[in-house]
Amino acid sequence: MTVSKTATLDAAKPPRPARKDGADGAGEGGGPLQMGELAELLGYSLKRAQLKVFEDFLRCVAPLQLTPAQFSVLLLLDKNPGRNQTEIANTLGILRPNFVAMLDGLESRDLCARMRSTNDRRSHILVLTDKGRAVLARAKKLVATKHEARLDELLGPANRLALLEMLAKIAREF
Amino acid sequence: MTVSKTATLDAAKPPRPARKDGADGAGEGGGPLQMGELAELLGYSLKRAQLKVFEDFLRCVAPLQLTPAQFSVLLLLDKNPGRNQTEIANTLGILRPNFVAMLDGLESRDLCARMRSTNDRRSHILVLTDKGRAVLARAKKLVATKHEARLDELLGPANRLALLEMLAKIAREF
DNA sequence: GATAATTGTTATCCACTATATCAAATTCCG
DNA sequence: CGGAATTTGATATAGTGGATAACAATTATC
Repeated sequence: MTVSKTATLDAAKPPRPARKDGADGAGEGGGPLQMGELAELLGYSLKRAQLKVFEDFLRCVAPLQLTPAQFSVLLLLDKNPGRNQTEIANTLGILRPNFVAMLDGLESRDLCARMRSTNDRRSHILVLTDKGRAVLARAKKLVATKHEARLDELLGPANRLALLEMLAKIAREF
Repeated sequence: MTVSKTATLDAAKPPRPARKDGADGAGEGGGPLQMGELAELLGYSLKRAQLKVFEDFLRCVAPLQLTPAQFSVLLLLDKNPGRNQTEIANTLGILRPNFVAMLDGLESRDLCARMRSTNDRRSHILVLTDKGRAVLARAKKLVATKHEARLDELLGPANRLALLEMLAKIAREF
């Protein structure tokens, strides 16, 4: 059913440049579409902006192979030593079942470790490894000098701070 | 293996109130965790705020059973009649394959319809049905009077506008 | 008229999210 | 003390969103 008929031939065929129409992204009806009330919908711009920011984060921190979620875990572990999985996961809004695989990934890369607590032998105390601290330090530098710096450049420091505070307020009180 | 042993008994057991410790969400180490640099990470607050806003959107528009994505499609169809699937999907950042099932859902609820174009018999011209227009009108009212109004109340109209413009700028230029 | 591109579609695949359930360990409370 | 309930980490599983490859029908290109 999934017989690759063209796949073996595609490499031998240099595709054509583009289409005749020089205008990009437009159909028969005319130019770009009207966004209408979408432009005033906060949630819409919020979502599009979030995707862009995460995309840039991944680019900037690509040499360390860290996702935003992984970076946030390393940050929390560094600032909150001696906590268990439930506490870290809850703080980040990650469900405990989903946090297991995430920790497996970080632990398999020797960025953090689970240690059985002596007080409560159910829980795992999470700690950063030396490598984890080193990676975190490098990641922080990349984020600050490339990622956040680019946002500063786009918005200006004052606006960036105002934006941050409003977003934090929404996340906290909405 | 997945024999439900406790499920049949759970209903008969009224669970206890809570735990002994009155302080909520804290572990052995102390109170709430330190957020550290996370508080200054724009992407982090952006993501948390986006989740909150979408959550509230779903609540406000729940009687109409519309997701933010579905609402955005209805809005675009209303403002841009005579466009095909590729144009609508591209404008919303939805990949064409994923847009098919989405349209199936809207069409099965008689909110929109696909019409074969006479010019190009490959493409489907998308149109809102009467019911689709009615639902959209009610949705717009709910969004304005409940959802956006609540954001206005939290931030103030001026701040809300400033926030919107910064997010739009990020989505556009970042 | 042959070749390439476009449109809608299907089939997958991956990441993320959500719920139910479990065993081990701990707490609660009579 | 001792049984019932809770907590913790874990597994399985399902749902959703996003992404790529491939395909048939149609249209554009040269």
